[in-house]
Parts: sequence; structure tokens; C-alpha cells
Amino acid sequence: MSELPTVPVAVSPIDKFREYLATQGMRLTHERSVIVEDVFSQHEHFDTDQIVERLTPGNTGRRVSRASVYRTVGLLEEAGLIRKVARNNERDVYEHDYGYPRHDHFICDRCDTLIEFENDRVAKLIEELAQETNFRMTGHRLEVYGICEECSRPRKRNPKLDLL
Amino acid sequence: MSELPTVPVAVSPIDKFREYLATQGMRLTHERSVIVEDVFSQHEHFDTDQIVERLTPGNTGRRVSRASVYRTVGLLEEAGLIRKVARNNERDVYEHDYGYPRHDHFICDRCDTLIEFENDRVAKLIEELAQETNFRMTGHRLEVYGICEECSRPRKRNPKLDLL
DNA sequence: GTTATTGCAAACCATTTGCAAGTGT
DNA sequence: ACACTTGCAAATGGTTTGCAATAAC
Repeated sequence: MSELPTVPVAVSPIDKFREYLATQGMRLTHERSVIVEDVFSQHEHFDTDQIVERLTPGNTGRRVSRASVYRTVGLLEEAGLIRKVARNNERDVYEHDYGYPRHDHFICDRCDTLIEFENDRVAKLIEELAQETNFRMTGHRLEVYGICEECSRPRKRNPKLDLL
Repeated sequence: MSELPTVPVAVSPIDKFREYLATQGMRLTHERSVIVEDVFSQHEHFDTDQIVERLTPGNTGRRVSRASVYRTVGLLEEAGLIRKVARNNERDVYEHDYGYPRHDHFICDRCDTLIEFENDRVAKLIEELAQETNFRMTGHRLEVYGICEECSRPRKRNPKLDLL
């Protein structure tokens, strides 16, 4: 997940967000800052509930209401800072869409792990297919299902499963 | 959508379903038959609500409760007769997974239309990538976003939009 | 000072579930 | 007869929303 090289970005996520908000006549509030900071403090896939949990009293002193988290996540998506990558446990799963290279995911049926992989070749091929169909492609989402290397190992039980 | 060639199948959907149910010690009830018949009476993408609506008193005489439709759709998925292809309007969208060739979808951002396209090349490429990563691939889901040919046409308003 | 935003609690909505009555084998 | 199913209505659970108080510009 974190082994992918980051793409150098001139503007920080928070500034990019401020820019977007400005174009919409919206404000960069304290709460929104806290959420952006939280989301971009690690390059992990996340869902809304995780943010809410981290931004809860006992945990970091900072605190943002569930409603605001939902509202802000929506804005971050519109701003192009994050994007939906999958659905897990009935929840939408997001990832960074700013400052990281485009990629797709392997999703392990056994342990649910998302494994990112570079997708230039796939993207190129898809683009060709789209042109053949006169479809003006703007993006794609590819999820490959199966069993990850670790879960494929026979014998001893999979350590990842023990985390459950 | 319906321009794709059908794959000749020896067993009808209803029989395939009966088979599956048998392996699970379950019964092919009248309600389940009605639902399968409805689902396979046309090769269109659908969501649960559409089935419920079609299987409502005034419409065809047949009538199945919403709960049973949900339950049966789940079974049809397990039986490999249908599969989830996307989410639309907060609802899961399904399509036939039996009797039709594998394909992926273009999804128009403007009119929400799903356009199927053959995906042999894509599937092959993905399989290669999976092997390189030691991922034992079992399947994939590819959605390509953009603007469909019809919605790309300039000038006059898009007729599909008028349906809203 | 305006106008956008927050937090709360209530509302929404798709989906699931407990249960008593009904049905397939 | 027995176990599986149905339909109903209530429950669930993620997400949205109305509104009064509060904060950004």
C-alpha cells in the first residue's frame, strides 16, 4: 500500500482544498482542516466511520461531529482529493486521489486486503477500447478479485486472519 | 446492451436455480419461480426495486413481497445466475451472469446508461498482472466512466435527459 | 455584520430479520 | 408431518437533513 512512490505535489492537500472551497464560495473551517489533516496523515484506505472514530474526544482532543465528517468527505471527493475505491462492510471505502499515482486494486476474497498495483498498461488498453466505442472516457475503476499471495500459502493458518 | 450474442446454455435459468437450491436443501417455491422468470425475461440491468415494482398486484397479477425479492435476489447471486455490477442511486444493480458472455461496462456520467463491451483483451492483461504479483485471480470488475456517444453530441439537448 | 457551517437529533431509505401462518416434498 | 418459506411489520445501520447556535470572511 505504502510502497508506491508518491508524486511530488506543489500544493498541499489542505491548500488544494482551500482553493476548491474558494471556487464554491465555501469556507475552510477549523473542522474541515482537522479532517483533511487526519485523512492525509497516512496513505491508507479508509471509510467515514474510521475518521469519526479518530476524531472523537478521548482520542486526540480534536473532535468533529459525524455529520460534518460526512459532509466534508463529500467535499473532498468533489475537490478531487480523495475518491471512492470500493465498498466494504456496507460502507464506502476511500483513498487519496491527490499526490499519489493512479493505480488499481487487487482485493483478497479471504482477508479483504486491498493491494494497489500500477495500471498504465490497463489504462492505455481501456482508453483504446473507449475510443473504439466513441465513449469519451474520463476515468475507470478496476477491482481484481482473488486470493492474495499470503492467503495462498498452505499449511499454517493465515496470520492476517488472526487479527479478526 | 442486447446486441451481445448470447451463449448457448444447456440448462434454463430456472433449472440451474433449482439445482442450486437442491444442493442447499432449499425449495423452488412459486415465488422464487416468478422472480427468476421476471429477471430472465429480459437482458437488462436491474435493481431490486424494479423487480418489486413489476411483481406488484396491479401489474401482472403475480405478487411477491419485497422481503422475498431481496431474499431471492441474494440466492440468485449465490447461485451464479446474476451478479452485482454497480451501484446506482444507492441501490445495487445486477445483471445476468448466466447465459451471457463476460463483459465490462462503460458508464455514462451524464445519463447513467450502462454500455457493455467485450473484455477479452482486458481480462487477459489483468490476468498477466495478477500473476506477476502472485495474486490468484478469480474475477474482476471494471467500470469505465465518461460520456457516452449520444450524450457527446452537441447542439440539441440530449433526448435521454428528457426522460428525467 | 453577513452568510456559511456546525452539532444535534430526527428523518431517510435500502436492506435485514423475527415470527406466525402457509407451503413444498 | 416436518422443515423450509412467505409476508408483514419492526428493526437495523449507513447517510442525510432541518434548525438554532456559532464561526469565517
